[in-house]
Amino acid sequence: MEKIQKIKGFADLFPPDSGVFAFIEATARSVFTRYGYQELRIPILERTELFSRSIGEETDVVQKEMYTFPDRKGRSLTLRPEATAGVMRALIEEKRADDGLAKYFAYGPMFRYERPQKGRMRQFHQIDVEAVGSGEPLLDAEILLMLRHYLTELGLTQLTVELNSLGCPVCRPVFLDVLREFLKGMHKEQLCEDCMRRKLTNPLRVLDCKVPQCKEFTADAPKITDHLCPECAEHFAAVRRILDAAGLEYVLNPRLVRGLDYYVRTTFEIVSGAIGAQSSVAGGGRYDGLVSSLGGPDVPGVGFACGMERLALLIAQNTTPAPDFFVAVLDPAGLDTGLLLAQHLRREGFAGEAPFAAKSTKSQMRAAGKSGARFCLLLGPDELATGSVVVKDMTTSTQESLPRDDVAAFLRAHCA
RNA sequence: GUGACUGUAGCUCAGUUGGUAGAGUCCCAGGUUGUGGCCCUGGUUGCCGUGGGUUCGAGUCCCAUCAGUCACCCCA
Repeated sequence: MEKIQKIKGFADLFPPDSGVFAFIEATARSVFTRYGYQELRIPILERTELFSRSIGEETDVVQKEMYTFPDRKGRSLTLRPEATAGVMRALIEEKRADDGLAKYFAYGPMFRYERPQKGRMRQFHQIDVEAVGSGEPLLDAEILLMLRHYLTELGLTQLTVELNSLGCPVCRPVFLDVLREFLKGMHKEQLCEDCMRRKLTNPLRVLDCKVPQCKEFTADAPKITDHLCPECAEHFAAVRRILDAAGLEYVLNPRLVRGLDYYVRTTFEIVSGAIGAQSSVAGGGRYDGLVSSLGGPDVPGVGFACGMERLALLIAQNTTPAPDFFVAVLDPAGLDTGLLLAQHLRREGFAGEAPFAAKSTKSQMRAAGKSGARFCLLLGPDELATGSVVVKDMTTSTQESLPRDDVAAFLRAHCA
């Protein structure tokens, strides 16, 4: 029969990688709940319009990266390419968007039809954090501090925080005019094909272009942070003041532009130099107009997303914990007894295995050694006859014979 | 969507100027050992990604195709 293989850009996750993901999730829950965030679980499939309206019609994500298809009744559905839109939809739909300060985190798979490479899959996983209901710079600062706290708890310290402010509906259009004016005279010899289009549709993105030539010709382009309105300037200054006081180091990057249109004011990105070209492990910012643009109340919000695959690239492979025992059955007639002994010990809280086939003594002892188990429990003919078991300490090579009923107590006394 | 590189045992890879496949590891059995991680002996495992072509003969050359990797792009 012909083998069926997985879809390009989708992955099977075996140990120890699956353990790394479990660690990433467990740490997120542990840290975020300390800041008052609660878990929210939302659908993977949404109506396409949710994403085109929130992320932005002109973005690459919407234009060429979404898994969009009609359902059986012809409605256009899309596998979520990011989590924020769905969370906002849920908050609005369940009338929790203006319910004081709503703080939630969510994690799970996202889907983007891109060419796979290191740190970029078509199905990838994000941890998403959203706080809706406050426009105060204190919230921007707290969420960034929490993100740093989380990454530190994951053991990741060699990361750079990039920070910028994108202004608001008052000052950004003014800046965009200034920027358009600056870009107006640029020709095809100066900007790449994409940027020639962007300078009309989405001029901010020109600043973020990676093409060397574009960088060169936009080197002295106006900076948004020089054109913020007084309110935005004060907001940004306040955020920075708190971060400085908290000892959070960051670099200002006036060219940092998020790929999603809904961001305003504070935006940030966490970058690693150790995971290849897809260097951003987390990114986010403030999105004060988003909720109302999706038909909800006019409430401000801040959020970020972490790429779990990218975090996993940075986390040392955690070894699965060694089992407590390993049963070696030296007489084929003892296989049943071995299984029952293992089962008894598992109920008592210990981890370990018993064999399903009577292999040679040598290979069983070898397997016991390789499993890393602290104790090897030997069942030979004598032990089967007397209801006992030989307990061998694999670290000291000492052993003693015990009644099988006493093994649990013995392990409890010797295992930490 | 564009480009470069790769595709040989379960895993990591070698395979020289084209002559119908090899090592290590893993697994199994045995030896040594105080019933285990070291060491020694023996053994199993391959549509050489797939489909064409050149040739007396192709893992080795050519074309196509599929898959993977990295980069562009984009983003977490």
